[in-house]
Amino acid sequence: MKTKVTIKDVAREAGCGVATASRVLNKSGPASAGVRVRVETAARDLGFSFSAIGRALQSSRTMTIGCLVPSLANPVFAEAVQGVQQALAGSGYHLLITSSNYDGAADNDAIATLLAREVDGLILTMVAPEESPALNAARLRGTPVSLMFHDPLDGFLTAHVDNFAAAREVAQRFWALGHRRTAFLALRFASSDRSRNRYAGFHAECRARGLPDPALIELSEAEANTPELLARILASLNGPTALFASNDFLAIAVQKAARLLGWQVPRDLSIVGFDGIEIGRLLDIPLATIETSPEIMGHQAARTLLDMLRGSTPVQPPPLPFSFRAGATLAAPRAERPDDGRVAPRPPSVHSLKSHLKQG
Amino acid sequence: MKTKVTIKDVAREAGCGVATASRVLNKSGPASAGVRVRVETAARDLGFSFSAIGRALQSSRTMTIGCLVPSLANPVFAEAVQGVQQALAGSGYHLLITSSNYDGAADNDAIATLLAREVDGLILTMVAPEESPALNAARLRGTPVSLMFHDPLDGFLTAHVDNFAAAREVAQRFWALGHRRTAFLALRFASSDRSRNRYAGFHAECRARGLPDPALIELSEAEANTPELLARILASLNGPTALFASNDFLAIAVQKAARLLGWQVPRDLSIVGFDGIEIGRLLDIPLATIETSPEIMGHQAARTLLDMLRGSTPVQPPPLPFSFRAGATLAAPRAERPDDGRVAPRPPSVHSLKSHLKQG
DNA sequence: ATGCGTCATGGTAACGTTTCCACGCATGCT
DNA sequence: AGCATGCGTGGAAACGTTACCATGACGCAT
Repeated sequence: MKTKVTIKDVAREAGCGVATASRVLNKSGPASAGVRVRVETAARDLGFSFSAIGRALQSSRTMTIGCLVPSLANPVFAEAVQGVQQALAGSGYHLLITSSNYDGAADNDAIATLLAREVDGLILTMVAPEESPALNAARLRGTPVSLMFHDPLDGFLTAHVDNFAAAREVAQRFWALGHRRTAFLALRFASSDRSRNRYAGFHAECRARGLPDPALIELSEAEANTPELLARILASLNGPTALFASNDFLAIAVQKAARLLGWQVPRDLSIVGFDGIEIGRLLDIPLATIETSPEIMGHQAARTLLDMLRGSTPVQPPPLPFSFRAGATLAAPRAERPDDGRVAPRPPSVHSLKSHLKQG
Repeated sequence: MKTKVTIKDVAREAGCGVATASRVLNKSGPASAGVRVRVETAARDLGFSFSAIGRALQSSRTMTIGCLVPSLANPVFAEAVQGVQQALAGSGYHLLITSSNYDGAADNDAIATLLAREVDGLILTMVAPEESPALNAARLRGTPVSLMFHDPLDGFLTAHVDNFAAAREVAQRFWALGHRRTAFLALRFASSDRSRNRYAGFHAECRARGLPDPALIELSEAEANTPELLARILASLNGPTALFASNDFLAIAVQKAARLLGWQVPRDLSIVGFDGIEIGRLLDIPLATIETSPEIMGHQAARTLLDMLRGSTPVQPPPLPFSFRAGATLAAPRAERPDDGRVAPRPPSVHSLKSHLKQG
């Protein structure tokens, strides 16, 4: 079958007009029994299948949904996309996926490209949703948009968890256990409204409880993936007893770094993560974390979009639930001491750190 | 901008024919300076952008590549897709992604759908590449196909690591350390040629070294995610001293299970994984594993496909390198004992196991 | 028997783009 | 001056599909 077979070929083979063939194959109109079987056998014999392009051109619907996430290498987004796929399965819509690599300019371009492809809808997680011309173009064009992970924003619907409230809960739990000096650890703080909202909630609750402001640590990826660098940063802090990591990977990395410093988790440092990735459960010291379900988030975003595509005008759904997952990385601090009288554990010299690494 | 603006609108606004407008906007033919600026300003003013559909219909090229993976929730595949995206960036091609959820029928359907969308090429990781009618349809149609993860197969090019050889290396290392009783742990053994090839290599090397055949354990997902179930299975084995897990997640899960049984890793059981996921490095007991790069694999598959699309006929590239990553989960067995004289550790009763879980 | 409604059917326009071809005009050559 | 050449330009076909409309045939009621 060198050349592609069109509905015209089927019609010729069946000895009828293309309109009739189209009606038969789409079951969209009347047809006598005779011609029906002729068309159907012809289609089968020739191996005919519809051209989505021809269809799209005529109906101006592509049955394609554009999806933009910062990165698929981050399992949180990969799972969300998986949830989207699942919600879309059987709906006839397919997914055109792009990632921005956390680059604000790239995600604007990506949306423009998706619009040029005439996607019927968009599911987006962006770096800077507030200031994207292409996003506005989508609105003007009337293309339905559904957001994921973002907190609610002007005219858009979003599937999200309440990052602020979740972070407050962490601070509250730190406080209840007696922690006073805390830290917040983030990756790409600048390019993630999620991280910023988590910090805001954490900070607000610390204030509300009368705790000193948490130390804010922002890492590059290189630092996050190099435990000895991270250890050095950790050692330079003002001796926090509890650390809230903006995601579980960071929480795991910081544990490794603490171990390099000879600190025991949770005795010398309590750690709580965010996201609730599966592997956290399986660790030697199961990770305390805020458990969310990216998959359900993707699912909800997709269902909202499908509603719009069906013509209804859904309302902003409430935030998805999160839950605090207890874990062995969180405990009361070793002892209560006044802030200024505390003897900080002596940060190991670079030399001793290195020798520690060598044997590890 | 309620209605979409076409090249016809631009032409009318610029006072020229559509052919001229097309030539100007594509820089594909001659045009006088005057008309050129008129067309360009008109396009800008009207906010014109090409319709990918109209283009596709006329040129019979969609500039879209179809990609099928078993699941995006598995970071190995997510990273591979990331690699594909990276290789495609700037090429003008976009990615239409589908996942099969490890269902052989679903992946056949998925390919059929991608072909109906007239993708220009396919990048595939399938459950059963040997027996997919749709894959054959792609071949007949002349759509270029590039595989990922699969070992070389009849007429197709694939980006892969030599699973067989990698698994042999693991067996060899077990043997060199003095392990005699081994086990192989797999998820979805039936639906993954990768797992099967790894087992085959592991088995072959065991034979070659005169070791008894490894115990083969195949898990459901539920079992893999429930450490106590996994622990029970582990306890029922004939006391292996070394276990090769078909991927790193399993390797981490089995560690948890071993811990539930009171076994120490690596003293009572050595564990080696496969894939080399980043988190393995950060664990309390860093995971020994076969390190591969799914991202590079995706990158290579995409580059091979781009070569085909450019008209050249690339040859099968050699397998991508893997490397053994040393880790603290692998050591010599506690003591050498004749196979039959060994006192197996008593599997804990269900009751004691439960109580152990309660406090964890 | 005639008219009318119903049903099966096929022709054709339209969707947005590119490419082929033909036309007109200016220029340069013999 | 006549002719070839080249360039700028626009008309129209083609890609595959569906929707609209017209046509023809048939059955039924008057």
